[in-house]
Amino acid sequence: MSTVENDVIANHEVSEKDIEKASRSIKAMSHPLRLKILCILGEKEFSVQDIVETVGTSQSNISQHLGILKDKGILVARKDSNKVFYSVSDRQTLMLLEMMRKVFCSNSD
Amino acid sequence: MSTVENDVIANHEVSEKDIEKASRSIKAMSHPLRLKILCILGEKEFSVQDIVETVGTSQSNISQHLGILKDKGILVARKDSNKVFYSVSDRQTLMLLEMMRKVFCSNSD
DNA sequence: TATTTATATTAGACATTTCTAATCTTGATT
DNA sequence: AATCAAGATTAGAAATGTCTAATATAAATA
Repeated sequence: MSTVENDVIANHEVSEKDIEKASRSIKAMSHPLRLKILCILGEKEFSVQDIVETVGTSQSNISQHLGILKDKGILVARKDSNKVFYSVSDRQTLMLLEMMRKVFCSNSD
Repeated sequence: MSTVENDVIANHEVSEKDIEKASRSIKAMSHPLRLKILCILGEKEFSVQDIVETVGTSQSNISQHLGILKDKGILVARKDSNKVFYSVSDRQTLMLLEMMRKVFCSNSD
């Protein structure tokens, strides 16, 4: 027994839930500083300090942006005594970032 | 003769200009209604009417969202007498949308 | 030419986002 | 214990985005 609502949609339509989730994640990625952070991280992990120095804004500001990216599941944090290291959460997100680079970067080889 | 500023950056760093452009485009895509529009369009073109009926909000609202997507180069418009048909501007953008679907849609086959 | 149909534009109220400055928390050092 | 260093949190002002309602434009039709 099944309803239309509960079924996995067979064709290429996208559920309202997926739209909402995707738009939250994509919005999180769309801020210039946050995009810059994601570009810097790539496959490596960096401490907040490293990111502050590379991106160039206040520690508070970076911390807030990192919080947004972490909250949306785009980044994960690993604490090591005093420091916190951030990295891209999973391979799929990394692939999406790579694709963005291909589409938007003029000098992408 | 060349300066560091003018050279194409050889490594994987991303220019400030590309960051700004990308973030504008990605932000444009990140609104739920606009993402929905992009999902509906896929590879086909649709009139404003079609989109209004499928998405389900006011004509004025859809028109404004379409304007934003067009302004950022994500959609192109083709006028045919009374009607205006919108479609995704290029193959690269289409590929990016496909990748977003892979990453964010639970039931993407 | 008056009306209808399809789309775009505008103004303004309301909501959200972003940044700065100040403060808090926690673990390491002295 | 006091201080320092690395990050997080908070409050609030300023900027930006979003929606609604009304109006404008332009092509088709009666």
